[in-house]
Amino acid sequence: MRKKVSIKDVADALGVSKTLVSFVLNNKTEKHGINAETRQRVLDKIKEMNYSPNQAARGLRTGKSNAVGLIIADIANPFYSRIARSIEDQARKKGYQLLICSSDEIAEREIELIQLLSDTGQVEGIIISTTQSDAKMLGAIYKDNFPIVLIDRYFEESGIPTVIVNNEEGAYSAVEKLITNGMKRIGMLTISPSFISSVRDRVKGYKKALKENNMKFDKKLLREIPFDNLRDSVRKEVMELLSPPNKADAIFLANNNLAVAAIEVINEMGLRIPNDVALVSFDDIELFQLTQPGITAVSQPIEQMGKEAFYMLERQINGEEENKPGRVVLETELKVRRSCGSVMKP
Amino acid sequence: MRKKVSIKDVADALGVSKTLVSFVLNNKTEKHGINAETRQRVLDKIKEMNYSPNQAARGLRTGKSNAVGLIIADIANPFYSRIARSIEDQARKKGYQLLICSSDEIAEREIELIQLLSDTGQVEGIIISTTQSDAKMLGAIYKDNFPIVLIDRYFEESGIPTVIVNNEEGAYSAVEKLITNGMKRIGMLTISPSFISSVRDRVKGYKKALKENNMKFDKKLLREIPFDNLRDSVRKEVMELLSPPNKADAIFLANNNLAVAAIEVINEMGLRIPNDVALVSFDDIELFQLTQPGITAVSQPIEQMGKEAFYMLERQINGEEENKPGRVVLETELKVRRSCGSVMKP
DNA sequence: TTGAAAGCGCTAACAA
DNA sequence: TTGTTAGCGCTTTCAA
Repeated sequence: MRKKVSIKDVADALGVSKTLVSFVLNNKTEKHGINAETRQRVLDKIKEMNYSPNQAARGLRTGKSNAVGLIIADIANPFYSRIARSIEDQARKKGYQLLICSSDEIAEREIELIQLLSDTGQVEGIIISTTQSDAKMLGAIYKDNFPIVLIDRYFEESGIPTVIVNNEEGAYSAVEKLITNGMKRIGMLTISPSFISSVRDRVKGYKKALKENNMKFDKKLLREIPFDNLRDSVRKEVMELLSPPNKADAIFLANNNLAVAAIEVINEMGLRIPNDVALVSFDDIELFQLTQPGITAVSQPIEQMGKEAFYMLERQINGEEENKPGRVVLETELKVRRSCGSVMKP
Repeated sequence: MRKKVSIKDVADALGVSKTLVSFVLNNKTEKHGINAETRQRVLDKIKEMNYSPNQAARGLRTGKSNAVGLIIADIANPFYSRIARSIEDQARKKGYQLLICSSDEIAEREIELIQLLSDTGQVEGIIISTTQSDAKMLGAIYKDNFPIVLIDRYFEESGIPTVIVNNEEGAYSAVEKLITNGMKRIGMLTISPSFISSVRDRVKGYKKALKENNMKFDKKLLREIPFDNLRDSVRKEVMELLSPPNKADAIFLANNNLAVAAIEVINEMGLRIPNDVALVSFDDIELFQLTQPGITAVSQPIEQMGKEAFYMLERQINGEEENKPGRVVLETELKVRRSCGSVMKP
């Protein structure tokens, strides 16, 4: 194998002790009153010998891995990959590595991943968009003082620090837009499992918008799509929604995956958006500004979510508990494009 | 902090030695002729005490981190996030963690990342879509026996194991399609820095297609877009390409980023695809089947690229050098959609 | 102002 | 068939 210069090699080459080199390495020279000149000699030698400290050894000794974990459904999903990028930037800035793991929304796999990361000491904390149905597991780990931050999805009473957006409000604004634009039968595609808080809140917002506009909620217009058979299921449900007796004139999609699949079906059916069916989706992915017509979508402040989440995690790692971060709720923004029809519609 | 049960705790609880527990942990019981019954007792206790081995300690002792690195331009780019997902799956299957780092195509940052990962022993090998202009740096590391696999981009003479697609052929087929469909003035948007092999080969394919169809190469029709100012630059160049005196009737885009930006401009200009301008892009992202019209694109076998790359890395890590993998070139597939016009065009 | 030495948790050679 | 022990590379207490 390759390079193997250790702290001892540097110390020997210099005729000093490992301690001294270590002090220099960790900026502890001031504290110990080391000569600036000595310090420089060490620094030079380190560079000359191209030494860098072994992470495993350092981690073993200090109990810190300088890494944090991110567990999401799928790194190939643009929503999560953008979240990941944002967290990666924050983490690197603070000298942390990021370990990204995809759970595919499988609860047991997620548990395995959490244990893999936490029990082995591979990471000092985890940011997770969880697919657990309740707070039991994560709550226990958190109580046990392992740093955790929930992102995108939360549990009501867990006390685990959380970053989410105002999903209900976002959904509400989306559906209200459709109503304003004259839509009368607004369907919604949501995703199961239905205990996922973000999705649940989007359904709430949908219902609230209907109610406040004196439109009665027709449960035949609300369809739940299983995560693991998304495409086929969307095809079936969209077709049903658009045909008699349902005859929806608009559909609100609970996330980008659903929207992508729905657009596909609608295209295939030869229907026009928004004339035959108006569309609004949650998650504003790049695609939505490029389709013709553009897709109206609820945009989430992804950058900021990642930033807040990492900050919350960092506080826990550093034991700054007094100033407890609690739950951060960020606002969404409705990006209006042509897919939602227009007020001019007859 | 939390849980701290070590191998010693398990051994003490059982009244056996750490060695025994370690053997069980590492499936070395057979080799040492440990009683099946003893083995089971240890296993039970491990589960009971909820013990899992500390990675840092294990890593320090064995010199293996059980992690590999992936360095790409940007994890938020769908092409790379899909590659990452594919590699993640392979890695996990083999018990490896994946550390993903984004370089933003900045050569110096890439070097820092490589050193960060390799010098500190954080990873046992690196898969990289490099932005280096030459093989110097990576070649040296590889020669030094640090496992490296190049993905998507290669160096001619470096000898570093590589997974790429046949970019020239892919580009050739794309441009030829445009020619078959009657396009006369085919522009191309490519990306700088131009030493990136994949992009360079796509330009080659473009030129080859023109040549073989007796169309002369007009260098005014080939535009180079800087990575760091992509959007504005694409706007400018597309506009120029489509206006007199260039009057391109088709554009070949060297990657998905360029295509996305180009479509945006074309939409804004109020032009229709393919009537006013036909389009073909490299990289088949989901978006391209959803736009109206769909965008014809050169599809890369992303799954397979990830698989091959990890396999190559694994062989190096395991020191299986004799059976040297060399360079794997995978074939692309042209996904024909409406954006490239049709043979029926006058 | 610097150094000696212990020990983090684990594996593996060697002993028994 | 199981145990003793050394030591991976580092940080840090204590001593000088």
